[in-house]
Amino acid sequence: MNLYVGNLSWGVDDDALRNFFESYGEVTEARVITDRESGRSRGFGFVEMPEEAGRNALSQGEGAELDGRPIRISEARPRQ
DNA sequence: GTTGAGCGTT
Repeated sequence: MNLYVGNLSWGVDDDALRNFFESYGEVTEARVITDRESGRSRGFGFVEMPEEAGRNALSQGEGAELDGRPIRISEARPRQ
């Protein structure tokens, strides 16, 4: 299951994102989208995980706090 | 040393 994660703090990176979602199950891939030039976080990311873990994260992680911010979680739209 | 809705470099 592929998840969109928004409202991230600027300080959250791939590892922080992975760590957070691992509390809901196995994380296949966790990636914070960064600006190509500046390298700074764009404040959102994507997390890939098994089906059940994903449903878990969706229901329990939505609105949960990460680095002081309530994150948004929804199923990712297919990438073009 | 800045920002605040959004759907991504393979």
